Order: sequence, then C-alpha cells, then structure tokens
Amino acid sequence: MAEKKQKKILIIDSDRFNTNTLRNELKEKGFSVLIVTSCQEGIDYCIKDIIDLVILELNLPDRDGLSFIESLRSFNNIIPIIVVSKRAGIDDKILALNAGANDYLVKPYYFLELLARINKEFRYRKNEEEHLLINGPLTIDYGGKLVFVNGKEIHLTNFEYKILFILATNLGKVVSYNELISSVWGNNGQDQNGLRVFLAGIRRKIEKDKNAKKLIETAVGMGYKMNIIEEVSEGK
Amino acid sequence: MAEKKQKKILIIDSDRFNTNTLRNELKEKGFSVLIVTSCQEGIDYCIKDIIDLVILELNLPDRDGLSFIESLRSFNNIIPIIVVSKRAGIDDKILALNAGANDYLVKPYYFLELLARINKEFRYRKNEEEHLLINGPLTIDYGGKLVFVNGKEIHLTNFEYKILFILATNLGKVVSYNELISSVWGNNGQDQNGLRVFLAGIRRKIEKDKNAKKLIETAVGMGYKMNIIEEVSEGK
DNA sequence: TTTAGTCTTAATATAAACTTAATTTTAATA
DNA sequence: TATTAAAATTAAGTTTATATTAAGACTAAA
Repeated sequence: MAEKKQKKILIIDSDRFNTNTLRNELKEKGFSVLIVTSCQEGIDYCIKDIIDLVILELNLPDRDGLSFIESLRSFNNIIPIIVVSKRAGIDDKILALNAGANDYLVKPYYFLELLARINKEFRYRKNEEEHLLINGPLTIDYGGKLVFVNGKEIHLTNFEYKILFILATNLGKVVSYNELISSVWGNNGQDQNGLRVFLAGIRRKIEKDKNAKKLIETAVGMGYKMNIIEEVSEGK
Repeated sequence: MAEKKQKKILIIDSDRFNTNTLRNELKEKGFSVLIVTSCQEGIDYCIKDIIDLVILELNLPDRDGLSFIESLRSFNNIIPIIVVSKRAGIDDKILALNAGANDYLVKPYYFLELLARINKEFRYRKNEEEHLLINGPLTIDYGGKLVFVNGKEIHLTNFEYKILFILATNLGKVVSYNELISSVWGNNGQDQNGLRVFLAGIRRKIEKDKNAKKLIETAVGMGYKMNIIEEVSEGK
C-alpha cells in the first residue's frame, strides 16, 4: 500500500554549518529537507516544488528574509513559515509575524522546540487526503459516506452502505456470507436471506448498465465479490 | 445591515491583576474578552459560547493548564490556544505544543508580541474560513458569524450556529451524529434527541422554500449532510 | 423580580428502513 | 435436458429512526 508522503521542508539559510546539522536532525524525524541559501532560490522552489513548510533565517545575502515572507505571501498564504533568527528584539518579531510568518524562534533554540512548533503547524491543516475508491462507474467517498454512480450521487441506506463498504475494501476478493453478516449485524447476525435482500437493493442502485461487467458478483456457495473494473479506453 | 461580530477571546488565568490589564488592552484592539479562572469554566465556555481564541495560563487552581489543552483538543481542533506562562523551560513548551497549543509565550512578554501572535492565528485561518459560503439560498459569513437566507439575515443561537458551521464546513459530506454531538457539546455530549430538536430549529429558519431541494438532508442511521445546491440558471 | 431568549425534556406524528416470506430466476449436477 | 439447490427479486407488514411540537426549566440581562 501507498506510504504516507513525507513532508518537505525548505530551509532558507546561508550558514552551511547550521543547516547541515538541522537537515540531519529533521531527516531523522522523517522529513524531506531542501536547503537554499538565498531568498530568490527560496521563492523559486516554493513555485516549482511542493513545499510543506519553510524555515527561514532572517539574515540572507541577497535580500533580508523579511522580503521573502512578503514575496511568498503575495501569492501564497498556505505554506507555513517559521522564522529562526538570533535577532531577539520585539520589533523584529512583530515585523516578521505581521508580514505573514507563522512563528518566530530566537537562536539559540532547542531542536525539540523547533520540532514541536513544526508539528503544530502541520497538525490542524486539513491535509486529510480525500479517501476515494474509484472502480469503473462506481465512486465511494469513505470520509463523507457518499456513493456515486457515473458521477451521480446515489442514496444508500446505512446497512447498504456498510455492506458495500466491506465489499469495496476487499476489492477483487470474495467475502464470505458469514463474514459479511457478522461484520454488519455482529456475531449473532441475521440469516442469509436478509443479506440477499440487501444485495438486491444495492445492485438495483449501482448497476444501472445491464450490459456492463457486473460490479458485484456472486460466488455461489461462498460469498460476494466486488469486481475490479478495467477502464475501457474508447471503442466498444 | 448587521454588524460583524467581534472576535471573542477567552482568557483562562486566576491572576486578577494580569487579566484585567490584558482585558483592557485587548478590548482596545477591538476584541471581545471573557475571563475565567479555572479549566472547567474554560471548557464550559468553549462549549456554550462561540470562542474564537483562548489565552491560557498554565498555573491554574483546579487542574494544570495542560489538561485544559487536552480536554479541549479531545473534541475541538479549531479554537487556537496561546499559552502564556512564566515557565520558560523547554519541557513545558514541548508538552504544551504537543498537547495541542498553537503558541507558547514566556512571561514577561510584550503585549505587542502577543497581539501579533493573536492576529497571526486569525490570519491564516482566514484562508480556510473567512470567505463566504454561498450555497443556494444560504450564505454564511464565517468571519462575522452571520447567516443569510435569500440575502436576508437570520438569527441563529450559538448551538444552532455551531451545528450549521460544522455541516457547512463539511459541505456535501455526511457528518455523523456522534461527531456533531461531540464537537458541539464536548465528549460527554447530549443525546441524539437534543440534536434533533436543534436541527428542526435550524431547518425552520433556513429552509423557507418547501419545494426547493433540501439544504440539510438526513442520512438515516448515519448523520446529517448539507447538500450542495446547484444554481439553476433560469427556466426549467 | 420580571422578561426575553434559549435550552432540555418528553410526547406524538411521520417517514424511512428492515424483515419476512412467497415467488421467480439462475446455477450446478446428473 | 431434467432436477435440485442456491440465489435473486418483490412486496407487504413490522419495526425503528427521525421530525415536530410544546411545555417547563434555566439563564442572563434589564
């Protein structure tokens, strides 16, 4: 199965010694790290790459780091920026925060504090990828408990959805009658007849095209299986 | 037209002297301020009122402030929490941030830095929330906490607004009963009957046109869903 | 204390979903 | 192909879930 994507952190700092240490520490924590030494490169990478967070040193060779914040925020309000600087003055902090920085950490700092502040930035951003199953004409949005056929939403009842959910999460595999029954109704579950009635209902709703390959197939004597539908590219 | 509601800041701190000063400073900046002196009161107000941000002192009479963070975060990930404490140790910071605080400021601090950090919290929430939601006859101004139906403002109670907010920010998706209940009333939340009564109230207020597509749909056995209303461009 | 607004509770009405069982269709086997 | 078993379909009756309403309790403000 697909692994969670690493978060990519861009460090903008011209001090090689600092950044190498920091890079190693961040990599150890599972982040992907990119280092640049100037504002301009920083902006470039934010445009051409997908950056999840920026760690910014204020003292930079080309322009002051503050102008990086302004440049980035002029077209992107999403990427969190954590400023890291030895400037401890209140004015510097306020300027940076008001310009659009998300946090400001005075050097020297503990790596663990930086880490906690990085994690905090990621925590409440809605990065929950939509969990969609797309199988031929059928689309299931697990998060929203929605089912679509040919792009059109259809209504399933609670039990219908649960049954479809189990079949969909066992795509291509036969799920036994008993397994279906017990995972929907619990261990003292219904009879098989009831299950059949629900399946008739589900099929009526999701199998509109009588000629197409069946979405749900019966394995006689065993159970049901959701077929994997190959996308047919044109032609009949 | 209706005025935007002020941002409401909840201060949790038992030191009366501190909080009075802070309240005045915040009021001067246009915030509405509420002060409580214990964790439990803090949680209560986050439930029954609409709180936009919490300023939390860690040393509290009933429980440690840390447990406030944990309690709130167990059912609410939205409200930003800024911890303000004289504890400057790295461990305190990390504990608070990891528990779900959004920022940590060591006392003594400059009010202007706190202000910059408060504004920062509101600023990047704008991206996700502070736009208008326009869905058929319904308009929600998240920033001002205003609701309009067919351009006319309607009044919702706090709980009604919170429920509508959750449905609206999950537009088109089914939100389960339990999710709704716990994010409105906290973890030891109400029964479903209460939720139903509130929904009847909301529907009475926002669904004026009985023939139009329903704004809020019931997914029996699952939860409620705000439908996406397609704009019909004239005629049939 | 009064009042207006809000919340909670509980009773009743309504609507949706589920179960059952009879019937039809399909699949497997001889 | 005939026979039998398994599964699918249908529809009516039953049950459960939800909607609505209203009365009383509570709260905050005047």
